[in-house]
Amino acid sequence: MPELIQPVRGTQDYYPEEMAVRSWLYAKMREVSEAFGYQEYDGPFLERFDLYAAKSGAEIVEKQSYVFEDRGGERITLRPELTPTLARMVAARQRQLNYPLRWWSFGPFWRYEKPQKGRTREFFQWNIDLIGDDSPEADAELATIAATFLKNVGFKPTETQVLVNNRALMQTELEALGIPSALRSSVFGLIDRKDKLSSDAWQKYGTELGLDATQLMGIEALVGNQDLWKKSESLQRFFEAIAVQGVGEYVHFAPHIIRGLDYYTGTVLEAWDTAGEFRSIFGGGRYDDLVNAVGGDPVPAVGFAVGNVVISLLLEALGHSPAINKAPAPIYVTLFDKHQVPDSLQLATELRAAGLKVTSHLSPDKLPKQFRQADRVGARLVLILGPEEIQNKTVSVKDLGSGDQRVLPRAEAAYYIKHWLEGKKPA
RNA sequence: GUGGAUGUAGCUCAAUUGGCAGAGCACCGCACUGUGGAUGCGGUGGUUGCGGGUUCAAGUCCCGUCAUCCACCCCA
Repeated sequence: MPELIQPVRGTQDYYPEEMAVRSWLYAKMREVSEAFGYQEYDGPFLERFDLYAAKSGAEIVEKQSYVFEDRGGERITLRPELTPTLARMVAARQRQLNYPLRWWSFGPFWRYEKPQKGRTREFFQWNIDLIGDDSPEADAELATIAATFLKNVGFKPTETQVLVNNRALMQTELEALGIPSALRSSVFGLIDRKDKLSSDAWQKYGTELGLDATQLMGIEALVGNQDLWKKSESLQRFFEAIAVQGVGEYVHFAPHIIRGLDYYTGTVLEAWDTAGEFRSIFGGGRYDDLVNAVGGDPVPAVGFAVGNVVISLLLEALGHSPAINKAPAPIYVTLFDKHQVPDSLQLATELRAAGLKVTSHLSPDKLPKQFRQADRVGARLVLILGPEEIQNKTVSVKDLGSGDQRVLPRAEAAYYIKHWLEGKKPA
């Protein structure tokens, strides 16, 4: 036997059980997106390297992207995120589009990282964006969508939360502390690490950035101030809109949320499991300068992205995994012996023509084996077409759940079986 | 990219100071030639991740390599 070829590191095989979860998530994403009037779109999986240069986080572009040269000598990148593509698409048709745009997408992305729990090199993301509206209500709509999604997949407010902050507010506060704007990006990094570093290490890091003790104390006070949002008119309106839309339990202000990507300009949001045992479930925010950065006129935009990996792990850990539909077909047609092949296939065909989902057993195995197979694939009704039934123009039907068995006239079998599946047993 | 842990049957795991590679589950068969799940009995299944070294003898010790996991980094 030849050696088994290993899958590419960091990729995931989706066996039917895993695929069922992915499809279920996709369906939930579609449901929530459409409930808020968003349209599905997609971009190419390959983009020019230049699209990401200086627009995404430096780490993502320089270290984590799959970059290669194609046969024509172009530097091509497997997309590590969707937002630059979205900005490019908007910029390309800027005058033809009706704003605000409400767009969503679900597809694969690639990042060359060290695989760990909740982090793969190939993963799927739901992206949803509202483009052309700079109001706090637009930010709140995205946060509401995020909260609705968490709710719809089964998470309770005690299990997962959407945490929100505003970079503009933080920037104003940092300026009030006398922190120069040149340090803004690195100070955001410092805030991001507040929970991750020990107090001493954090102080030391801050000092190295050039901050004095008063400024560090000021930042600490900021990050600990749960009422800070009240200073921002934008966040006041944001939380008002959140409350009205009934998702206040899920959405909370969190001054330490700042996000790593450079292109965020205002509201930023992340979702976490409240126990803090997993990576962030999703992240996003307002990026008003990005369309301009890829060559379009300035357009305000806000959006977020959800990866499929962490949320799948979390669903499983909290017992919210969807019941997977093992049986694509509730009807199982056995094959009595090789002489009945044409009759059995015809029976299955008739039932399918009547709109039923039917699996045909194709090899003349012993009936016990066929029943076991039917049971394993999760069929509800097993049909037997043997010499007796053919003689009498009937078909025997057994309900695997209850054990009931009836003999039905062949001509009306589809009619009775439909009713049987709906819970009404034939007399 | 840095540091650490672990790789034994399809799965979960055993195997004393180096001394015949095992169990449960799963799978297959029989009891039961027109009826699944339950029970009993039997059976298949392994180059111990891969490569090298030490040794009379390696799953066990040493080196390398690959993979997985964990903590950093970053992030979905």
